Amino acid sequence: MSSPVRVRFAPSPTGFLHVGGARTALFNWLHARHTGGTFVLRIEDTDRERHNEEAVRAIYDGLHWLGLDWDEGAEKGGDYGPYYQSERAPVYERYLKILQDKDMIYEDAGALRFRSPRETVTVHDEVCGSIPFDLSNPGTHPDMTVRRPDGSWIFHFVNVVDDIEMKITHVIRGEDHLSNTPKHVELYQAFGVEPPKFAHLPLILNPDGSKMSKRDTGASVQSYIEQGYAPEAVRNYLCLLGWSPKDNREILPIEEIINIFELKNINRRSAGFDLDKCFWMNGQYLLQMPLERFADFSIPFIDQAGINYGTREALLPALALVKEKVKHLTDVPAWIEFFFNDDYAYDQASVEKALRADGALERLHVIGDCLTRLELWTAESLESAFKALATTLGLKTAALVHPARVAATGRSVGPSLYHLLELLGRDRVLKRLTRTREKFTA
RNA sequence: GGCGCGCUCGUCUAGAGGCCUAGGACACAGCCCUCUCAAGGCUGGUACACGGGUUCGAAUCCCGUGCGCGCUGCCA
Repeated sequence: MSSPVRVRFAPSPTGFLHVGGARTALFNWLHARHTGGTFVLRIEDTDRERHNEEAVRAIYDGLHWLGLDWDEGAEKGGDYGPYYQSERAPVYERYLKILQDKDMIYEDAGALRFRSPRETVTVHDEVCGSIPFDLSNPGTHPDMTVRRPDGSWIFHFVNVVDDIEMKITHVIRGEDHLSNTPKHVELYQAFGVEPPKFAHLPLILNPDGSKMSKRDTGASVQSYIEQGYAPEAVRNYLCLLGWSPKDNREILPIEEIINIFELKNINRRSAGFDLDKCFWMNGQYLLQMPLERFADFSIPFIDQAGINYGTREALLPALALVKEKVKHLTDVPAWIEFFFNDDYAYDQASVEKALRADGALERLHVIGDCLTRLELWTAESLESAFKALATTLGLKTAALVHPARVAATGRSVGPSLYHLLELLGRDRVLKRLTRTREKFTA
């Protein structure tokens, strides 16, 4: 019988949430949810950086957006707080005392160092296997500093102390910590505590193989929020970076991933971040998303673009027509604008192509006559009308559809013409045909 | 430099000795569908880093080389 799983995400507040950090948080969360364990959020705001509310906020916001809820920790509370390292000085003092009493700490130029036992330490990693590290040579493995002369604490020390105090059972973190882990194990042993299980995650790289840093495109979770990604799409994509269900499935509901997620199935090789694929996945999610949810996501972007659509009820039909076109939520306003603005702009290239062609404007006139007499104003009847008219005139349907589309929307691309005309309504369509003809006849 | 980890199509990956003339997905190209753009369907391309072993047989095991990354800090 092993004790209940307790995992943690322990970011330091740098002002934004990095996708690498988000992936680390995600894998911790998945392991917690898969095992029914507890996911803890601890803020590692040590050293001179004072507790910065804004920087911490960026972490909360990113995690909330991705749906990675934590059970315990910063902003939430719990039995093992405080969850900000800046508030845990007494704990660190207490643990320092333990080592001092064992004569394992000495002073060096004002700083405090941990005296390494100088043994071979084997790290047992759920992902990488068992790796022995020979720490016997002080030249290559100097005694680690645990506290600076100014009294501030070093990461390795506080990290281990907190994990002990918070009863963390699995340390799941980036592979950049693998080489630090034997040092951490020495500390656990010095405290007489059984080390937790470790799982080191492969790093996330740029497409060119370089390390992903702040400035790189797509590095910040915030950028996905701003560009109109669906959180579940980004989360799904992140799951596939270093983990796979191994059965060729890629788009999986998160419940299913929680179900089959195993630390053992995590890869060891670092993964290049493929923005194209993330983009594609977002389109897939938007395509399959229920209309109401799509509307919830879209409305902020529509509002931001200043489109006056009236009521949500009026907006929904337009969104329904356009949903399958959208790859980024930021594109929604451009797709639907013509529905709500009679003074829509004409795309120059589209005008040249569809309206400047021989006879195009005359055809607009004929179409107008035809639509005036149309009995039923539905997509189906519109379609038959266009096709019948084309046959009568000895034209391809496209020769009527293209000018009509540009006249009614100002653009040459968009959703199904017949459905769009239906939604616009006869009066507005006829006015638009006339307006367009007059505008370009001069 | 030392130590550690890794190396399958451009990218993410499947593959745990024979099922692999290496499968899927993204991207790319072509075709089909079609009122446009997408979506969808079909088709295509020069992927097991290299060299030695072990074995009847290796992408899969072992050793070396190379390359990449990480750690080596009074950064986290």
